[in-house]
Amino acid sequence: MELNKKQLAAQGYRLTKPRQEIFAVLKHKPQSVADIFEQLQQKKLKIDKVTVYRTLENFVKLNLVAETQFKDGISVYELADHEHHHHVLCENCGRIEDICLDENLLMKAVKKSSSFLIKSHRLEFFGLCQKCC
Amino acid sequence: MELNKKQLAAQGYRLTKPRQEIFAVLKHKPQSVADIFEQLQQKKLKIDKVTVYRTLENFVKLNLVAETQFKDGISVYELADHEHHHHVLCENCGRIEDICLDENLLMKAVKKSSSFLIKSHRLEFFGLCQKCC
DNA sequence: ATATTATTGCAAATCAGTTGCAATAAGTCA
DNA sequence: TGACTTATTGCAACTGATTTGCAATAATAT
Repeated sequence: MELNKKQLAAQGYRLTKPRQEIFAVLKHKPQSVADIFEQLQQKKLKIDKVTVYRTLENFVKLNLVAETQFKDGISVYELADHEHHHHVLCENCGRIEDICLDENLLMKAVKKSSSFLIKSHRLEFFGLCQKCC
Repeated sequence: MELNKKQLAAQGYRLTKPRQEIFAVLKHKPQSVADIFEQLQQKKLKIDKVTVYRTLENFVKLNLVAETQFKDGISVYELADHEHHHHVLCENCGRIEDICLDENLLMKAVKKSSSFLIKSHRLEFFGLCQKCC
């Protein structure tokens, strides 16, 4: 997936250097703001952390990026080019694995037993990756 | 469930006024630190917010209280007198409903499709409660 | 090229949560 | 009970993540 001018312009956004760079960094893997910022610095790019926050906020609004919160309350961002899926987080090294599940049965069960109108859910797994086992 | 001296003493903890009050507040419903602190103030109790944090940390260690993180990264605490269960959070008013699910199938599926050693998981639902529908 | 306005970077503010430390109070034992 | 030991509390100051205000900058439209 590429970040292109039309796509942004359609919603009144502009295609800028920081946006392109942040998008590029996200291509590698899901990352936190701190991770992204660090990568930008390693690339010798002088992009402010505030810009990273604002850019991610916009990307999420545009459905270009998905935000996930893990245990410690820190958000991890990833390109929204996959289907709906979940994550397994390594409690030791922080590695993240994507995981796809059929949740139909689960969702049916929930809708049956809850009095709420369910609109979304979050499901994350925690454990140890192969290297850290 | 009551907070009692023996239970605490067994682990080297003491039964104090703040602990009793915080425990009492938690009896009503699951709440965040801010909620709990506000309730204590309404009761005209001069208990510091730091004490709330520390007390909850201890209660969690003692398995008296369970901590859950919702979307915004703010923890909600509730008495751990239930079995393992999940929550449905009203996106409008913040009301929380408990929900029990059979996750065996789900867990089996995950263990099969992931290379990680799964140790725990988090599953929360979001939607609208009856009043807010 | 110029005008318009979204975007950026900086500094300062905010907000949740943590830490150090001296004062206080709970439990213990004579 | 009263003195002793040590957990606990409250305050103040600190941290780390995120947000906000604003002037300078840069992307698009004319």
